[in-house]
Amino acid sequence: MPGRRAPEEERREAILRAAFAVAARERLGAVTARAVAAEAGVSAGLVFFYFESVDGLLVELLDWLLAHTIVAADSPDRLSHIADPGARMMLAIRRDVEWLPVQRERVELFFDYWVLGTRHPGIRRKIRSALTRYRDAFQPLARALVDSDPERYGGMTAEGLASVAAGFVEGCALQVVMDPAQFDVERSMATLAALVRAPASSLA
Amino acid sequence: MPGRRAPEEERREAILRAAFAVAARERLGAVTARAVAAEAGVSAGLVFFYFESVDGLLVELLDWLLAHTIVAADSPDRLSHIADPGARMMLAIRRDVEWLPVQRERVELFFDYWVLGTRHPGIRRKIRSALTRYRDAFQPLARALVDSDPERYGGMTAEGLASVAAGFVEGCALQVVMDPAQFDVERSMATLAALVRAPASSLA
DNA sequence: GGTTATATTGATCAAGTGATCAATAACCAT
DNA sequence: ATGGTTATTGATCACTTGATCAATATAACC
Repeated sequence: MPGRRAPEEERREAILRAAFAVAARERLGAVTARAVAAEAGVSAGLVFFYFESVDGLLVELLDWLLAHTIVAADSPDRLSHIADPGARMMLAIRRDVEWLPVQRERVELFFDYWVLGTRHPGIRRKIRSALTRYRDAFQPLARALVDSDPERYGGMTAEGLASVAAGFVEGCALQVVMDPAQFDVERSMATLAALVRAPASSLA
Repeated sequence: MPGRRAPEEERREAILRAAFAVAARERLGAVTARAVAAEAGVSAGLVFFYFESVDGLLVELLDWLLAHTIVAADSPDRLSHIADPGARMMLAIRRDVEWLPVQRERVELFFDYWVLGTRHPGIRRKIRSALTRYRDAFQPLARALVDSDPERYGGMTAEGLASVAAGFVEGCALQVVMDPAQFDVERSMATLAALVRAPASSLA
């Protein structure tokens, strides 16, 4: 019994939301045209009417995911009230790490997309640039820290520090995905703090 | 034209090698019964004769991968000529990090398995224990370091330090996989060295 | 050389996939 | 109303996948 019901672009959004619902519940592999259609309460054909292909749907879902999830050391204003550059950096990292367990589903999806990127150059490109953006978001903080006492942080570049900071958060993301029950924000942060507390001479 | 040619277990290994070849070239998603069979130059049915299912093949491939790849602070004898515990630790880390770009294909595969493990309990278990083993491999070095000057490393446990070391290497692994072109061993190591050189107060 | 055991094949099945498309119902303008 | 436009359907095709299995070629044994 065909017929139109919501002629506007509500349908696009509805289908996209359905795709996310399916993905969040059963992961990317379960996002098939039929599954999304069923979730949205429409026929399978309609998915191809609004999105040229399933690939197209997945790409748009990734865009949505990147826009609404990986916030990355956002709103630096929220950190400006902290004077010490080192503490600022730590807090920025902590904030992102705290998000991970909350957004576990989305983090999982993100890794799914990375795997999917193997066969889909467009997706690979999007993910890489998202990660690059994430890493670069730490650079101002890193530079402030390095500049605050060049003698002390000799040999460390802002790029390198930002890279390690991003790597730390990403490592936590992996743990969250793999073993959510055992992941502990406080322990991870304490471990990070312990790393930077080790004296120089002994590890040079 | 059926018939036996290599009645021993050569065939098992040949098929496993073929599976690895396919996986290394086109990643885990491309490891289908037919693709592996074609790579090995046998029929598809034979894959199921030696391995009950594709899942079984994948699990054995993971075993092979773990046994032949993640060497993890191996051969401590190679480090014994270095007296200072801190330098030993750093060299162990450096050695593993240097391996990452070289073995990029395998590291990628490992992360593919990681993602797959999210849905596959058996694989998840194997990966977890492999990572635990990896972390524990750093413990002797960490303990030696802590014991060398208890006053200095007050509050830091060998477990915590080993965890930090493993986490750092894993973070580098992630970068290698996600954005190989931008990863730089020297920069990462320099940053690590500088980090442990930073005084506690500034990053607490 | 005949017999038996087994490794190997290739055809085949069922399930699931992305994608296409004619048919059709709902809406809008006239 | 009436016709035209468009969103929507569901059947359908081609293809890939994991898996099964009877048939069979080869080797080993006596």
